[in-house]
Amino acid sequence: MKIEEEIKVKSFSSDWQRASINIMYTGNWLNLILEKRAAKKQITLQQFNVLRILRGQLPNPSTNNLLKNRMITNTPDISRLVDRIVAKGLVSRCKNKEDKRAVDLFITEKGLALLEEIEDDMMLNDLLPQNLSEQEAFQLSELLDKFRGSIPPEEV
Amino acid sequence: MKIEEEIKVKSFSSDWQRASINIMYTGNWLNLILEKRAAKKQITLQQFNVLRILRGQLPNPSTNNLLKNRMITNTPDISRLVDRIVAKGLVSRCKNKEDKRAVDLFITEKGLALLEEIEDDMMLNDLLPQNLSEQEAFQLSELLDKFRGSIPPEEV
DNA sequence: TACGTTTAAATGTTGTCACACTTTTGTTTT
DNA sequence: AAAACAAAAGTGTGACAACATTTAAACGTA
Repeated sequence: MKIEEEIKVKSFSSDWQRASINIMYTGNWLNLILEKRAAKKQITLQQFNVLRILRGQLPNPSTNNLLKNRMITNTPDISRLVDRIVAKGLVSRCKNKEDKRAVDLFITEKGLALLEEIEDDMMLNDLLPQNLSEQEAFQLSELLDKFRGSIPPEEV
Repeated sequence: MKIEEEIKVKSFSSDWQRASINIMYTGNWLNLILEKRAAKKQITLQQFNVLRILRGQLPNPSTNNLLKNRMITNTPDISRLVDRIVAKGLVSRCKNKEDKRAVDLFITEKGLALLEEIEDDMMLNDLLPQNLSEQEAFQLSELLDKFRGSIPPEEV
């Protein structure tokens, strides 16, 4: 379904406008689906993303700071986000020996098991290949990289 | 800058994965920029979007419901969102004569003036054409439409 | 060494979001 | 016309987000 129909707009002032709106709309569309799938296991999408990052770092620990740099969406409140997954027993937290300011984070067995269970569903492999060829997906990603250009988001 | 560098990922499990992550990342990137620009005039991006929709409906009124259907991002709490712009004097609200359930919304003179002031900045005309040709922007939008396919987000 | 600066994380506060539920009005069915 | 249903908006609540500030540790440098 075209973006014009989705949000009932007759026309856009330019193709750049159309693309911008479409990126935000589609990002939100993706978010809705993924939040819904994550909710089946009583976690949020952000919590899922944190778990994936933690697993990706194994056997090394991660820190709040590392998480911040790798999150897809900006998360200034990473401390309390981690609080919540620690409370669920999916992550363990202990002080770093070398840098006493930092905190080492590890995904627990429980966290790993949950990832295993949910991951297939979160990949959207049941959806995406229906709509887009892998070639087109590649091209889409290239265009998005180009869309952002080289401007760091803080400076705009 | 490639998405791999932005979030420090070595590789993705597929091009669909890469594209999905990139859409969310770029959506967030856009959001950050637009929120920042809207904040210069003490409004949020959602409030700006509401004002644009209201103006687009002129000379007709809008309703909460109409807004909900046209917002780029899901907004279940549209009532209170409108409360806030009404409180700022940017929108006026009065009961619909025909359907007593509905509420008619109009953008005020103050709202129109604010749109005028801020709109150029919000278009990102200073940014986007540097990075992407209009042709590419067109293509990007087409790919995003295709990415979502025909599945309504509630059913996924 | 001592000082100022930077960095990592935590916290306090305020506002907003998400979800479910309620109220009121309109529409449909029998 | 009455009952059942659907739709529009509003509300109560708890979780979460954003922003600024704070605390503690590390670093850099004179």
